[in-house]
Amino acid sequence: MAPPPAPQTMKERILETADKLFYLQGIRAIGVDTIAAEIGISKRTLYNHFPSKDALIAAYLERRFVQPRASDKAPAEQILATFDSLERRFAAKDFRGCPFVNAVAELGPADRAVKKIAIAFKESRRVWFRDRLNELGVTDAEALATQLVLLVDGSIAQDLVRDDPAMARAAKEAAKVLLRNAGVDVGDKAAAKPGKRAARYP
Amino acid sequence: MAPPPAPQTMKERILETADKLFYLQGIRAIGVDTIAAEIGISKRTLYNHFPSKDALIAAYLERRFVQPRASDKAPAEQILATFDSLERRFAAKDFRGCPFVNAVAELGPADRAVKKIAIAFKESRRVWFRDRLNELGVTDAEALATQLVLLVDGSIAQDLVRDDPAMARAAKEAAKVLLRNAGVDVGDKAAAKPGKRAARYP
DNA sequence: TTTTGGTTACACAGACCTGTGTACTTAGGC
DNA sequence: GCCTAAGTACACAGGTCTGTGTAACCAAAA
Repeated sequence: MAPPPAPQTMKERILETADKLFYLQGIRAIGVDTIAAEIGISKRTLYNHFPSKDALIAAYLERRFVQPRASDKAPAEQILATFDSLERRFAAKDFRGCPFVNAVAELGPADRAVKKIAIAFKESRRVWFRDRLNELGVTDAEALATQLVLLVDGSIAQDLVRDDPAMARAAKEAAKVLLRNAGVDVGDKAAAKPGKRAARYP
Repeated sequence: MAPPPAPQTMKERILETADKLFYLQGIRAIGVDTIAAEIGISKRTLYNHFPSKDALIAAYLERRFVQPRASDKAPAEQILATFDSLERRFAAKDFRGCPFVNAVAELGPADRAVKKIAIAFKESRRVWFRDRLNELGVTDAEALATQLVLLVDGSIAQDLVRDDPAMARAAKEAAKVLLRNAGVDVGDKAAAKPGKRAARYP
């Protein structure tokens, strides 16, 4: 089960470790010494691969900016599956919110480079929702896509402070209502109003 | 129009300045020297009022934890007004997200004290929504209240990175749909589906 | 007037941080 | 064997940060 020795490049080893430490403990909280020590390399080697900590931060965020892979499931399913995946990530103990939002919060509004990539990331997520909604023939896909990313980011923020994966389920239920309201069939009609009422969120 | 000289206590002056700097530039980004210099007092004085920076941070967050004042408007109106108020705050140039979420993001998961007050704050907001929903006779007020705070925090996070007050309006529209779905009358029935489609969120 | 409490000016210890300089070692390709 | 590229060890400059120690100051209360 353990993957083969992994012929990783040094740059990748650095990035991998920086990612883990930056994400889990915060960008400002981690010094380059700590990263180098964690890998067991000298600080000099790190600076031979990245000219500055800022460059390392930028590379860290760019590495986090992965496009969600294509899927052959129905668009509505894909959209809802987003929230299931979110719930799984919340449940993992190494989840610490959105790295882009955290970076903006930590580094402040002055850091234009960080803000730029954060905006790009958020917009890419919104566009992903919008494209699926267009496939479904939703009238105002732009507006609904925005509302869905609000639910995603809202549940991430809430989970960050509360450590409660149920936030993802709450977001999913809300998303269902919004989708149904836009004429999308999301099955499971009953759960909306009376009868078997949805699980409680404490 | 300018308020009278304001017989502020020294402690309050420190807190006020700490609030401004911590919130706008980040807790880690601001040193106690900076705060003292901004007021024009010596660092010694600051440490005579707060035993440590941690204590100052805690006091800063506690000061931010204000209960929303009571209102005699109808509950549904109060709920929706939340999002209007949010939009106004987004439009102000000194808005920098939720101080509690930011603090948790900045200080990391290790800081139990900060996390505790952040959780209390988030819960107080959720309870506020829930109480209004109960007044409206909504069936599952708990779940719906959670969904509404997701919209609030989602729009805050999105505005933090995008600087786009329209996020508050998007949240408000989503909130209307959720409320209507729970049987609450929020007027303005048309905006939901076809006809005059809602404003676009870029 | 004397005392007292808050304040100031200022130095400083001890950490930690980013980034650099330098000389040494090690491994592979020629 | 020799050269090159990459990494290592380690010191250090220059900065920032939190927190303390100390002596002087000033105003108001006693």
